[in-house]
Amino acid sequence: MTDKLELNMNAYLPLRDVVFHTLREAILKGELKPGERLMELQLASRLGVSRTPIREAIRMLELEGLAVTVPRKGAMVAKMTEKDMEDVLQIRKCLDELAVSLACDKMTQQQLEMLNEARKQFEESTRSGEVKLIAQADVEFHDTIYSAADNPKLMTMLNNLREQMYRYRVEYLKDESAHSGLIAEHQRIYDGLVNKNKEVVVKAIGEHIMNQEMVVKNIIREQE
Amino acid sequence: MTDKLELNMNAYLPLRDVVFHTLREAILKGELKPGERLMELQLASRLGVSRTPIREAIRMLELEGLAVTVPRKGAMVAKMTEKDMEDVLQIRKCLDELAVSLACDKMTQQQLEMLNEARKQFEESTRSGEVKLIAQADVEFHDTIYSAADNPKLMTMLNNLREQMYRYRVEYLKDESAHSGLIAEHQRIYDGLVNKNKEVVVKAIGEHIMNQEMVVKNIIREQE
DNA sequence: CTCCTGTATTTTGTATACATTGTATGATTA
DNA sequence: TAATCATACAATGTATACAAAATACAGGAG
Repeated sequence: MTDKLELNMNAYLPLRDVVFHTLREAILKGELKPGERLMELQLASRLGVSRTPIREAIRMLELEGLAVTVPRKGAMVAKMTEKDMEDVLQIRKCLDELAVSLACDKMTQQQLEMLNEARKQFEESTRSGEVKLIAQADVEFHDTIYSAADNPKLMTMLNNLREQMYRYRVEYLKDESAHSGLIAEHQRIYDGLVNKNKEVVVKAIGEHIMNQEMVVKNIIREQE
Repeated sequence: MTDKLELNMNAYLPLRDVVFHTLREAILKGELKPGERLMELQLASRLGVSRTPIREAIRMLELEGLAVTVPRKGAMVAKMTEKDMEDVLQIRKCLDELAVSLACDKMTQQQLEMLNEARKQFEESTRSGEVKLIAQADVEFHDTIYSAADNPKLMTMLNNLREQMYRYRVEYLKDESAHSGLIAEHQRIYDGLVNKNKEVVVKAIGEHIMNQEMVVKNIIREQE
């Protein structure tokens, strides 16, 4: 592991939060790999803080499912098996269907416009080829739907579930041949929401998730 | 608040975990009330430990949704509005339906027997009238279904969701007139699982949750 | 050579001291 | 009297010191 970690000290937040965000980013980007140990003293010296905020950040990562700790042995970056991924996606499919179904009832004209913007933005981003940008645009698209569902708890949970597969999804988005499929799926979801056709949107989002499952599971299988 | 908190020091666990469980219990039982401040020094002296494990336990409660902290102001027991409860139950209904549907496919003969035991146990417990016992039997019944679903992540999430309304559900279970309805619902769910009739079980569990919603929302409304 | 054991080292667990920020109180002034 | 500022106090944020457990490793017994 190269010494890439660095804190953004400008944020006016308790160090535990800064450390938490830093470590989370590092895990999601793959700088900290699954199974890698998270040693307090080492992290503390690398980040230039004491052990206290590190420990509290680890507690937070733990409950997000990104770290696993064994008492008196320490923490490590959570590993994810194919089965784990199946489990997560099963839940995500179910909750994403709920979210889109709620959004179908509640979405305002303004939110629909935002969604269309996000959709176009995503399409554009794929032309740039920058994975970071594509991922961001995708998050934007789904977040718009989530916030229209008007259930903050649901939004939090979905973001957390999405986060857990983010490490693998980055690989997925690198594959340019998948882009046109994603664009079409977004289009179908958007159209369904415009027409307030619940059946269509639920089906569309379900397939959207299941397609991801295929690809991400392949990536995991290759890694092992 | 009376000084009821006490640690179970026998458990061979880091203090943060003992403190976490203690505080969680206290919140769920209503000994620590929604909105009540969680002051580190005070809790530390009451529980006879230092601030460090208290702080880590609070971080854990926070991510379970049982506590809310504002930087530099401290933590308090999370409040729950009627809307929050609706949101939680919406999610729970969805995930419970998923769980029962999975269980329908995967449940073994042995698990069905365990479920029947739990069902009978619940019926018996209502005759005892002890709320604690009834709640325990109900948890047992649903946990059996959850574990049959064979998705640990789903089980964790459902337990967490159930936990969040536990404070209010205890009140619910005190109402003896509700017992016969619950028993009948459990019976329907059990029968549906025996016959592997997915449609029936999904419908039954959905109604089971929605009935709870009615009652629990009333309880919250009265409290305000 | 293998296995066990004792010791050194590393790492986590816990307590405590100090720093910083938030809050209440009361004096001062318009 | 009301508003504002200074100050004291209380709570959280952070660092560090010490304790206890886990781990690694070397040396000796079988």
